[in-house]
Amino acid sequence: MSIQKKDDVTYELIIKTAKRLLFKEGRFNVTTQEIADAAGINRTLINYYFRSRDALFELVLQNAVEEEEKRREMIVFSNLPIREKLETFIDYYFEQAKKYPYREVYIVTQMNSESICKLNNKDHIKRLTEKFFLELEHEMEKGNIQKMEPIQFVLNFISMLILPVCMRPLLQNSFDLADEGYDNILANRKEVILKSIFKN
Amino acid sequence: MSIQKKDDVTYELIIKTAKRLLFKEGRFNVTTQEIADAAGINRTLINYYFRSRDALFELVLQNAVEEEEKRREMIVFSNLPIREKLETFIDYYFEQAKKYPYREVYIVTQMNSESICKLNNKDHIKRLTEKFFLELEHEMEKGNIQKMEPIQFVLNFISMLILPVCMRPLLQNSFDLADEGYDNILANRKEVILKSIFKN
DNA sequence: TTTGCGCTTGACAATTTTGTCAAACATAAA
DNA sequence: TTTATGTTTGACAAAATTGTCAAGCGCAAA
Repeated sequence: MSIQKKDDVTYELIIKTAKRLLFKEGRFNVTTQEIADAAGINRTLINYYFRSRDALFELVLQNAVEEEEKRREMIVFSNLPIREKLETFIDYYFEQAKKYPYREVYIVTQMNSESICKLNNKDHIKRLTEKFFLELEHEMEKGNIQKMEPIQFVLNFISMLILPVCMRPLLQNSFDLADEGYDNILANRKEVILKSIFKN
Repeated sequence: MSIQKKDDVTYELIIKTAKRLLFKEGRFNVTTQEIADAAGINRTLINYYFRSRDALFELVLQNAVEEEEKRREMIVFSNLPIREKLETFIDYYFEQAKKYPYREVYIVTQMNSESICKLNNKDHIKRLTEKFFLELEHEMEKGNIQKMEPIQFVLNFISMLILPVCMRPLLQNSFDLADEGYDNILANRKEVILKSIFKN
């Protein structure tokens, strides 16, 4: 968008509000009117700044995907040893998850949209994963991690990290836990995950 | 609904189609027209059999929640040893996930709806989880499972089982995998999970 | 102050989605 | 063949959501 020149506070406010309703409150079929009300602005401004509802949502989605990629790269390119890499990744995830717990879920629900598949630079991904997988295999050789296909290890790790957050309503309800109780459980996840993954 | 008397094939077809679009294809904001088209019926029939869109969706949602509860109870009430219990649960999950991979995700996105919170018989849940948690602690004492809070063990287990399925689009895209490749990975999940959870 | 430019607003139109209803249809019983 | 009951349909109405537009507003520069 090249419309805004001096005052883009409204522009940012709309995006921020849309993200909040989508990624934090999980209201995936929120209307433009609801976004406008939550932002305390006139609904027409959404069309003024973003042309259409779809354009706004597309922007927010792309932004979310880029954040995911950024996180993914971070874990590989840092020169920390494996354990510290994973710890950093966990901290980073929980930090973002506190703000936007449903970001990944929303991305999944929008994955059919073709516009989302263009991003992944395949060569880049290949290099990323291969580098990280080698590090994992090396760590398995050393006996610090149980031997398995690296991709399976990553799936285990990502799963244990993300699912208790993104399915919190279902899980909290299933075990009949109060907010505080579930918060405490989440606060212990980092340690639990690390202990589950590393043998020593 | 007490409307249908002789012919409830249409009634069931509508539910089946709605479930397919919601839980299998993940189109969470599908319209009644789209459901009708997919089912090859007139849209008005949805109102005829279910009164309103909301009523249909509510029915499908309740049904999904009940299936979840059924699965949860199954794992506790069977008199199998822990390992076999978990194995049975894994098999059962994958069997249903092949049909409806997004069922849990949809439930999560609808958790704000008050109607969903009425179901959980709290005493029942308490008894279920306490019984199962005791079994887990016993298994930890025997050294077959790493010691941790039982709830954390369950979270680990559920996470490793569900997330690779319900976030398949995101993960498959992230690692740039073809359908067949990801299918193979999923096929190995059972063994991977069991090896990750049990020490021997 | 006046002018210009971007921002904001309310009213309106267009579109999409949902709900209603009377009539047509199918089929089995009388 | 009628009759009755339940099913299906298309047309219409209602509601909700989105998009457009001209006019008004705020504020800085001339």
